[in-house]
Amino acid sequence: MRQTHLFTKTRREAPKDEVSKNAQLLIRAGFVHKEMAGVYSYLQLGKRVLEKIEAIVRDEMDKIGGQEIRMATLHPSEPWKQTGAWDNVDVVFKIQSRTEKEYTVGQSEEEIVTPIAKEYISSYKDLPLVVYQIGQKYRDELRAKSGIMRGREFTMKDMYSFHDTQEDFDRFYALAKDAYLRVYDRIGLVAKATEASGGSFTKKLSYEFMVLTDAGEDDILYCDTCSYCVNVEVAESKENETCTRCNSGTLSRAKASEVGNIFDLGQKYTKDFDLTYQDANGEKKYPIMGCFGIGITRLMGVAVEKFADDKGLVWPESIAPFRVHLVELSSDNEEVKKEAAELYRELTEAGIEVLWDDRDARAGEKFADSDLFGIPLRIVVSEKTLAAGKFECVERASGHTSHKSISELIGHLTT
RNA sequence: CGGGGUGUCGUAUAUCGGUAGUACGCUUGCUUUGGGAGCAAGAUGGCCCAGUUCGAUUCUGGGCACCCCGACCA
Repeated sequence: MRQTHLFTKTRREAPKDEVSKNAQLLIRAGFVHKEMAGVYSYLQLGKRVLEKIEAIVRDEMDKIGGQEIRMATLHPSEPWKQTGAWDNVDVVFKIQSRTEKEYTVGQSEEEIVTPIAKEYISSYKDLPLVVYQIGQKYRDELRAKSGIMRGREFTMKDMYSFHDTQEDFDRFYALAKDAYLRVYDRIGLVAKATEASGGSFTKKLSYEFMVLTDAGEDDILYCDTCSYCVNVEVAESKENETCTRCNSGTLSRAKASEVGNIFDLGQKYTKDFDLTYQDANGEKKYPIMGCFGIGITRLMGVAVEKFADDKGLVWPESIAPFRVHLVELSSDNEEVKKEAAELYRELTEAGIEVLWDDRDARAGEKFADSDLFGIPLRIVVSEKTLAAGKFECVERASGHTSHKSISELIGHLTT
């Protein structure tokens, strides 16, 4: 994409009322636009990042047997009243129509998915069933904060599973946990599977996936030796104590951001909606349900918080809006322009996503913007590189600079 | 929801009870061109509603919005 065609511009300063690093940088770089407290629009660059994250999540969920669907976001109030959430969950938005009919907007979708599943599940042969969606969620938070990391509207992947036995649930739960860890790993984040409370409808523990960052809202204890990690809200141990799992490591306390969670919902919802199946003996039973969430927009925020530096955003390659930022310093030099156009064409034909800074602007401004965008590889085309016969390549994250010919570049980027 | 703070061109800021200024951005022209250029000419602003006052962006009250701390958070 040509940068002269790119919708949005960078700005030198962040709005003074944005304090969080993610909001400041994403707004300065033109990735997002704030609509109101806790609600952001995602512009071209931001949307590209979200789509990259979604693609990774989709891939991993499909691999463990998830089927993607898209549920309504405007919900009737009845199922929410049926489960008690209408009166007991205070983050549920309540909307009234002009005829005084009541609705809500989805903040989680058990109330929608369970009645849907009820229409199609009648036999143990229909189980297990795993469906998921990626979509907008709405929560009536009293206080939105931390930029895109805790909003009233956000994007979440929510997956729901239905099982005939606890064993089958446990089997899938373990699969899902591994899939989750792969998602974070592919984004370059280290997430700890953290024991936490199961929420208001179950006494069982759940796993929250926590990325260590001071921008997070949760406090966790983690072992420096094994993988044990626990949310302090349910922890029975304390900081500096010996880990109770491996009996050798020491527990440390840290701030973390929750980027996913997986719950055993038991039969809460299948009973609420009287969803039953017949087992092999013809007996009616309630399936066991699981709920598995990943915060897509929050993951984007956490990636900003973890990787950005004093010059701007830094995206891991797997979720970067573009792979290459092609910066031409043409100074009205037609040869340079031609060379940049040719390189753009070749890279694009090789399947590499390129943002081409074809603006008539000075080098300083172009480099500053390039740093701010955080695209992994910058390739400079100028009179200098033309004379040298090789392009200047700078890795955004490391600052490592090299000089490559077109064929070397394409070889490097396509292997 | 409790407490605190802030509302001035698109953004960041200054000043002032009496013509609202600066920087960046934007428009036009010329020059410049490897780390946010220079000159010249432009366009764009007082959150809303009351009150006080000859006169309010400024003072007072109310509202709204946003931010921070806390509480809350399937």
